[in-house]
Amino acid sequence: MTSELSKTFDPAAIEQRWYSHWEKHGLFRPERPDAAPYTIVNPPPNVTGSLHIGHALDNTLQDIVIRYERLRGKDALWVVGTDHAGIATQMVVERQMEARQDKRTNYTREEFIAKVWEWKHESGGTITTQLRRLGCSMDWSREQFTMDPHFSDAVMKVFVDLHAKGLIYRDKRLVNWDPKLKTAISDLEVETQEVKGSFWHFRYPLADGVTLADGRDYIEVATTRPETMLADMAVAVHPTDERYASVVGKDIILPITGRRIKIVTDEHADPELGSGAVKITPGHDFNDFEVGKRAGIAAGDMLNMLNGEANVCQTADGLVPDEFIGLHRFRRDKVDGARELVVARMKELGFLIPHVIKDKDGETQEHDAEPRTIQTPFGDRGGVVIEPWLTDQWYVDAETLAQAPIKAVRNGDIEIIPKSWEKTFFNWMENIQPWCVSRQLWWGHQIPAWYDQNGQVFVALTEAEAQAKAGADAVLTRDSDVLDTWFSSALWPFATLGWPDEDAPLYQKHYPNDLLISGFDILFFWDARMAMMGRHLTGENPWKRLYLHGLVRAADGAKMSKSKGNVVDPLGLIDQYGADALRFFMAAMESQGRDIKMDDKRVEGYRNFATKLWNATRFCQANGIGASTTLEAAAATSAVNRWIIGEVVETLASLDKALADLRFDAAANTIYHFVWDNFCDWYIELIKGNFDEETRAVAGWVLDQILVMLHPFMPFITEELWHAQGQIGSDRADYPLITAKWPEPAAQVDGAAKAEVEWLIALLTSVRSFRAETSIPPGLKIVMGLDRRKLTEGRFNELASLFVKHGPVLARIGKLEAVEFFHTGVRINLSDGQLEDRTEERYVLPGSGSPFKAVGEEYIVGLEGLIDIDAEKARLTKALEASAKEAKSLEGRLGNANFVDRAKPEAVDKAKADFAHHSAEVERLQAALERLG
RNA sequence: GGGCGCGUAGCUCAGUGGUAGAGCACACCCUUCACACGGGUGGGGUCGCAAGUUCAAUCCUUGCCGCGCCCA
Repeated sequence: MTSELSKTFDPAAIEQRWYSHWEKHGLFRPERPDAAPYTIVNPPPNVTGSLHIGHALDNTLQDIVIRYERLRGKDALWVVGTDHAGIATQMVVERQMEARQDKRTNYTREEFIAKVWEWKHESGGTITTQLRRLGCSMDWSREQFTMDPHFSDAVMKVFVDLHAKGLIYRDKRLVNWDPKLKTAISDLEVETQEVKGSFWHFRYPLADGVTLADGRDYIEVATTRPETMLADMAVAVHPTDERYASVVGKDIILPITGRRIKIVTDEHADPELGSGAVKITPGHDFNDFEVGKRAGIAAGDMLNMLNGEANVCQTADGLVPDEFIGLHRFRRDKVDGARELVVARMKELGFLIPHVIKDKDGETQEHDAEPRTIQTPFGDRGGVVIEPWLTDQWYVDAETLAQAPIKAVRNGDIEIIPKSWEKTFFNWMENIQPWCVSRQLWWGHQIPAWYDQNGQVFVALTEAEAQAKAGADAVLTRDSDVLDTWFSSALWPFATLGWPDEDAPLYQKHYPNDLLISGFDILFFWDARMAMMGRHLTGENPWKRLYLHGLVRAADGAKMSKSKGNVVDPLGLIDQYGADALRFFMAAMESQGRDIKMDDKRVEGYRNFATKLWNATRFCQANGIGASTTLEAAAATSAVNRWIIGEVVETLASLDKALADLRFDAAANTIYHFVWDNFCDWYIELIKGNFDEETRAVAGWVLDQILVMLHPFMPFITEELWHAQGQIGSDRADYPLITAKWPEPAAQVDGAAKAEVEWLIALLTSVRSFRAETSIPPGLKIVMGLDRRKLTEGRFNELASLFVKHGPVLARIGKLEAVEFFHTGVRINLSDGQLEDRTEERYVLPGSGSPFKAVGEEYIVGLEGLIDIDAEKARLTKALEASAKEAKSLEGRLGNANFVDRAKPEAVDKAKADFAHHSAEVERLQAALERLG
């Protein structure tokens, strides 16, 4: 027997149970040594993270793919783990310390790291339990962490090897410095925001009595960051700017510091902007850094006026007045900083050029500065203004590493889906900057570099090796910095599989990966770096396909963010509608290249879909329909059974196609419509009352195919139903759905059966439509007829046999009593399918019968007094108008010689046929209207 | 400024060079023995605007308008 299902579907009751079962029995990666591999690595979530809606999307898509491939018999491996997430994790622990009036620097580095590990073991990895609630079938038995010993070893080896090849080097450059977190951050972690600020205009006096052509003894410069003038090293003008030609190479005496600086020419100065002269602070501005280098200033000689907290410090030339030292770069916490003091001093010294405006009364007003919206860089974690800061950091030669991935995408070795992202990928990769990989943190992979007393660096896997390189006398100190988190996660596709041991069985079998699925937001952060590292270190592209999905947005289309308070918690949705419903929503909404707007109603709709399937299964069980025992379709003779088998074949084909193309929406919709429309609304309705052995076998088989095909999308309910169905005969206790076999119907679409059932469906739809539109009472049985004289002999015989064969179904669903062939004596009593031939009676059309069209034939329902004549007339008029309009348009087209001569012959034939059809309809409907009076 | 994408039914979205589709919402009918988280039947769109290519444009091209994202 099948096991009885509860009357209502309760997702929560089954999800936990099945997930534990799968995990406990190792079903996420069953032993399949001889099977072809299929491999996906999960973008490792931050160990500090918790499941947000974007993870829900990302992991649902991956799980669909991996479950699909597992069902198809592959050795499907979905690698999972967490990322140590340098800054994020260190911040979490530091914040906890702050709450206890404690701080990191109260501890040694070792003590602090021990505390982070402690935190990681206790509360890190919340997200991994949350992924389980979503139903994700990762290989948890090989869960990894980017700071696991084997992974750390790989990271160290990569650093040492790349350094040996010159692909990692130390350099003094400007970095994006976060003065709050006191570390360099990636330019990708910098968010530019518009901030209201000011634009000050200063006079910079020319030295040595030099004047401009117009007699002025100063150059005007403007800045939004006046404090940086304490470290100005030049003023630049455009080489073609005639106004300044005479003073190029001359000096300026900077106010406040009294520094003597040169006037240089540089393309960077835009003659159209302001005065055309710009102050140059190479140590604190990315553009100025480049100008400074072009002007011959070495990075090591560039003046720095700020310390790591962005407070003013003395510059190398000692010219910053004492009153500035220690001030913050600008006003903070209601205390004025260097910016305000510079402006005040410049004003006192008479070097400030006021901003003059006229107010609405026409009065002139003077302000210190011009108000202006300024594009300001903020650190996306610390939230403070980023300071371009001159430091020594480790860099990866990204430009060199980028070449192979660029080529791979160009020639199709890596396929980016959707293709539209290729351009973005190329644009970034082709303009890639040196990748700064050092971070001034304690938590992470400490850089394997040691310095001797003279500052000479030795890179080696161990201190002993470094010592050996440096010589026994050297006193070595290890570089205190750690590596950028993305440096290590770039190794994820292979270091998780045993690399650098190239003989590691997992690496041998599962690298390269087949597919990577990620949000487009980490294309540069992670995907591109994996491609660079993977290609360089393993010689292979890390994956064949890269699928990029969009963001999940709030219902109003806004980006979800904690600060806006519009985040949707996926776990809440799972509680409310079930994981299956949420997953199906994600799949159904995932069309390539588009963001997903959150829509609770739609999630609810897919919960309803799950319930529908649940109830359909209950119905099957109530009628003795259990599990199938064969992979191939059950043998069938009846048209309805042969039809539904054909529908399975077609559904399977579209589903396979959609999944091959990673069209998750198309895949979800395909199975959705098959289940609801074909199986529930038609097949089950058609077989009601006729549960012979064949039908039970076919229905059981079809339901099984549904469960398998739907399983990647809705793993929980399908597994539950699979087992509920399966306890007849075959023992499914040892044969769970998760590792079942993908459908192999070994059957064809039967065209004749398909045509027959489609006739039946179309007829029933027409009858129901007619009944509803003419307000025939729902329970009332009606008789309908058609004119024998309009039928060929063949069609008459065909219809007669169809009506006999499907009589009971037509009677039950269409509430039809009989069908009559007028001008013969043939009457078919539908309820029992009996054909009476009472030729002597010669049935005729009733006087006021009302016609409707179904599958080519016109049927008349003679029900005087039962039909709402006005409503019926309206219905016919509407149909008439539609056909008349269409006929007219087609007539016009066919009357156009251009169309007839030049269009494809099929198109012309179709137009002719359509025209004939609509013209006939017009006549038919006109006649019908006349008949109604 | 450069790049990408979007604009189709009230909402969320598919789609196609040859009479426009889905889900939800809406209207009406149905307490029919799987399911009201249901069944049935409907209404609703000059497919952003304009020009061009074409026998034919919602679909291709160009421009414009509006929205979004990324890069500078």
